[in-house]
Amino acid sequence: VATQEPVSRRERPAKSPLSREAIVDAAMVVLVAEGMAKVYMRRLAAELDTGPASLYVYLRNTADLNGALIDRLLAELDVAWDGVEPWRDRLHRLVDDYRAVLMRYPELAESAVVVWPDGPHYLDVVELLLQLLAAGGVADGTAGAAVDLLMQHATAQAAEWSVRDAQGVQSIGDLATTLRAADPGRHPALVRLGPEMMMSGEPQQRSRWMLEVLLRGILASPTIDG
Amino acid sequence: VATQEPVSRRERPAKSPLSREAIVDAAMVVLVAEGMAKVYMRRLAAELDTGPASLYVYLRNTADLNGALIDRLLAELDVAWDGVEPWRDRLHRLVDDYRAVLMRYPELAESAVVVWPDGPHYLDVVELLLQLLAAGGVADGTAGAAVDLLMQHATAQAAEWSVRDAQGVQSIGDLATTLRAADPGRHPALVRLGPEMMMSGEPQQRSRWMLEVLLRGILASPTIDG
DNA sequence: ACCTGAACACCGTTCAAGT
DNA sequence: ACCTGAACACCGTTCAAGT
Repeated sequence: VATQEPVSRRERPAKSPLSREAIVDAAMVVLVAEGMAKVYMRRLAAELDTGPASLYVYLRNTADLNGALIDRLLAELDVAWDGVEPWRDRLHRLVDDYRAVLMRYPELAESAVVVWPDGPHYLDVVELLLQLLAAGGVADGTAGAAVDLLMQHATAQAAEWSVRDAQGVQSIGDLATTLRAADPGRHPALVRLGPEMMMSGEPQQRSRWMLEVLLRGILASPTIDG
Repeated sequence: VATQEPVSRRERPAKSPLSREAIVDAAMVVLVAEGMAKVYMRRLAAELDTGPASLYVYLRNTADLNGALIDRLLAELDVAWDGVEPWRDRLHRLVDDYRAVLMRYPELAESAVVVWPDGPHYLDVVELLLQLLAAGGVADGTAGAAVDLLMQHATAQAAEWSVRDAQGVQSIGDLATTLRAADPGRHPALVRLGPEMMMSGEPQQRSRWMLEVLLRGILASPTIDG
């Protein structure tokens, strides 16, 4: 942080050349400092000391930017496997890590639900997933759909977290209220189980259970074409 | 359609009183006729011959509107069960129906990924799901998480469809290209399986397989607290 | 008390014009 | 050839003022 530059120069640094990398860098800084709500074209342009039109030389559109941002985020994941750690444990850890990263920015996770991110770090995750599933005995013809299912699940879980402290969207508390107010005539099973049952377990426990459900199902199900 | 009103009166019908129902009705008409992209506050206000501020008397915000719209859409689902049809078949049909409805408006499905819709028709779906799972022998303590998992899966699948013909977002074709261009050194499993394997099976077959994976996993997994 | 015009505070994207 | 100012075509939401 300490430099010999005069303050006036540090406050408005010399304009660096534009590039896809530079834009995503700037987006990343804004994301970390102010959250996803502040990451938008006009803001990034201002940050980079240019007009919004300039960004479109390097980005197709906002979805393109989001995709690049997701991949940048996934770069911090550990995608190594020593082959000693049991495949099932490693898979749990990978999915947990992936979900944890996206949960930091649930609005970003939302865009990952819709598109198949195709950045190199996303492919790293898919690659390791394929290796782990193969180690678990999952057939080649099934592995693709299994990866789809696992990633979709993890991504959707992360996206769901944007409800938290997102103002205006109904909160978890409202859900309990809804369940408690349910009509026993129309929704008997719902009323019988009640809010406690419907939302039972710690979130972590619940997540672990869900992933285990997916894994058992994948291992137990016949080949997709069978 | 045939009325005795003069044309000039039919073209700009008498202003009916505003209400939550009336707003959602108007939104539904626009949704069906022009798609989700045209369903926004200012447009609905214009449609109802008033200013946008008036809508906020009956709607908290856009998320609230989307939630109401989803529930309106789910109203057309068949949520009856004769008790004769095997629970597993009925469950497949319910989830397929739910997904099919949301797939007609994937942008709407996107908002359902983030919020827990709490409308009566959504609760109908959850209710039937609970009954079917109970019939399948799923323990009470597990049923809540199982419903979560099933609905999240179906919703996310529907949301994913917004990639289709959404301009600017990378298409399925690009994904195949990405896979084909993958580096065999960094992503050997990905390259070995190739685009054919990664995207094998007809979409319907794939969806059926995924749901079956979920079901088998749910039935085979121990209680969530166990 | 209920409703709303008008304003506030923004957006993404394009294209003609500049260097 | 590459870049961008300025404009186009919109948004959601609020609040003070009206009836």
